[in-house]
Amino acid sequence: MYERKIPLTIDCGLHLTREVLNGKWKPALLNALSMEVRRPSEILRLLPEATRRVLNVQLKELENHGIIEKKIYAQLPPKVEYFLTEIGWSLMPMIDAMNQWGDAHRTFLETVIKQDPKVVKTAKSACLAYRQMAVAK
Amino acid sequence: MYERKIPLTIDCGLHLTREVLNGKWKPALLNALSMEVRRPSEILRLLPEATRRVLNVQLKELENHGIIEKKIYAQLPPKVEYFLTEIGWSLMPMIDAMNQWGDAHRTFLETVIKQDPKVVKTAKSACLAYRQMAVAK
DNA sequence: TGGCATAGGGATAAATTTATCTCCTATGCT
DNA sequence: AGCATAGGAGATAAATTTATCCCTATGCCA
Repeated sequence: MYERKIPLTIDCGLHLTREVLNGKWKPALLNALSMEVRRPSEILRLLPEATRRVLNVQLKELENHGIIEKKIYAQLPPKVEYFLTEIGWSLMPMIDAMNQWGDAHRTFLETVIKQDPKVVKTAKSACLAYRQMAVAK
Repeated sequence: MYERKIPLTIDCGLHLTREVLNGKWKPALLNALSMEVRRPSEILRLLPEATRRVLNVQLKELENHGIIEKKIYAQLPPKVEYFLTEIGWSLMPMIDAMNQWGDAHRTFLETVIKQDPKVVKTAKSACLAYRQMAVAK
């Protein structure tokens, strides 16, 4: 396994939180779990741009950080479900806020992000599924 | 300049927000600016673990994303100040929430983070300055 | 004049994170 | 057999982010 060479900065709450949420798919994963999309295969369908591998890795990290719990059912075919822990749930207000903030400023943000010379192209399509689910409720 | 090879995922608000806040020092920078620590040299003193270079780079990105504004005073020695824009200010509730969440769960988080085999050592010391300033108000 | 403070930025190396590819378990269906 | 579903994980490559180093400029002070 890869071992960090630079000490992790965990001096202030900001850095602690950053460490927990740091991962391309982590906010999306938490969002999915909060909406009861909890089986790996379902999550993958929800986030088609992510590979199974990355999701596994990031789920594992969230689990190690005590944010989610994994339940393995002794069945065949195998069945696994992930659940937010109490601490995991306490993160949701932030996740929701991020979602809302991003949506509220979408037009502006898409414009400035696309002006960035490093960003040659952007991708859309994922997350839409759960957006629709959320709307449906 | 480095040019992205993988399209940026900007489909949902979560990813847009993630893109804006993505950077080791960005939350801390926004926090500093919100507390009126706005000159590069002051910010550097506040975040001694960051190098001048990284702060410049991340400040530039925040500026490009419309989150902060840079004011250059035509003086010698040079004087520069950064300010949160209106949109930048609208991010502060999230930054504050991250700060509070991390602090509220500090004991737990430090424990699980240190159990992570990739994390050999952690660093403390920075951010303390502005924590004290915040308390002072 | 050497050293410090102010501020900025290019080039490059190193660290870290993501992506890709391969292989594994087991059951059931055609 | 061959493919699908369900879930997992090692090895390695590629992409991206951070860290390091070095150089620019002006003015002040000992």
